[in-house]
Amino acid sequence: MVRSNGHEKMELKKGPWTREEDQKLLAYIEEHGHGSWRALPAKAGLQRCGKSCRLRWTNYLRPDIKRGKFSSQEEKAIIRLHALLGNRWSAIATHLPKRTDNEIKNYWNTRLKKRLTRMGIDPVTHKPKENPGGSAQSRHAAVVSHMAQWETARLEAETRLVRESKLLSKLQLLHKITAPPPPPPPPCLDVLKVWQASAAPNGFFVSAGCLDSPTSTLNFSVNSSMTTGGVADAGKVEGYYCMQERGRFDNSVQMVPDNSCVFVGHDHIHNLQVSMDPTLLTSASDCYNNSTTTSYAAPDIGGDFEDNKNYWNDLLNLVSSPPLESPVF
DNA sequence: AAGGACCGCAACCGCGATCAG
DNA sequence: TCTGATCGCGGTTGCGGTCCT
Repeated sequence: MVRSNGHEKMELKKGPWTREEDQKLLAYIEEHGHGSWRALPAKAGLQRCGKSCRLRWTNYLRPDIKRGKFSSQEEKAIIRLHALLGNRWSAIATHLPKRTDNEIKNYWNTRLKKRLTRMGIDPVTHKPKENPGGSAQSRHAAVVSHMAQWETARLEAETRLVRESKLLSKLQLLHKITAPPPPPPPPCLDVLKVWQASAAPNGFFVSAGCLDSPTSTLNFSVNSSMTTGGVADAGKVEGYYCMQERGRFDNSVQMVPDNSCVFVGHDHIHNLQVSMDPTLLTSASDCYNNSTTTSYAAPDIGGDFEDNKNYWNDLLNLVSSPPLESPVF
């Protein structure tokens, strides 16, 4: 393994990229792909380190990047996703097509964070600063936390699947196996869509507009059929139905308490393991047992949920309003 | 008009995770 | 299994432009 010596480092250019450098990088990647970033600069005739080239490509030169002003839809999405995911910019970026994590991070740090602060909302916790705690807030925090758990699990699962599929491809190449067609991608629970569903006036799922995630593929077709019926079918993803129906957990679900105290069910349709944070369930009186399964009634968070909805509507209205039209600015 | 403060954005840095020999 | 290389992510910095005094 060869390390760069000090002399090589001194010759590497830093700072803003010139048009000529951009053209060299673009031309090389269009013809050869980026391959190894470390090897790319020499091959492309650039006096840059591979890391700098990668950054320039991913944050600026990539053809599928949308530049310019963020729409109010995008702003709302960023705020909601930040409430769910925190500073996980790459995860947030997967829900905003054609926007880079760096761009979203800059936009948050330079604008949205300041706006929330001026509105008296803590940009870290997304709660009003004047009135911390309280039942509505704590329940809201529990729901947000739970949804963040889902999103984390989903992202991890996606990463795992990508890794496994890569591994499988390699094995197939090695052994020259003719593989059966890959199974369809597992349904993913798009937390943004669920969140938007939770804010719908009737408590049911609504369209998320143009904010389809490139990586989250669940499944409006599935969800839209649920909404028309209004009552979720037994054996599906009760945790999400719970949120879709304003906390009305109509169906019993088999839940197996495991060591982490998260109850687990199974989505038979999508072959998904479903976990449920027990803190979102109501008291033991809402639960009943039979000989083989443990079933839980729906936690009724209706009133608090209204508070949450109003909070978010107010917040988002303020955020999307032009500064001059809003008394808070 | 000048210069200091502020803002927005591109780019860099450091670290952890993963890969590969 | 170990270790260095590579990659990706989040935090931070630096610079150019704009605003304010």
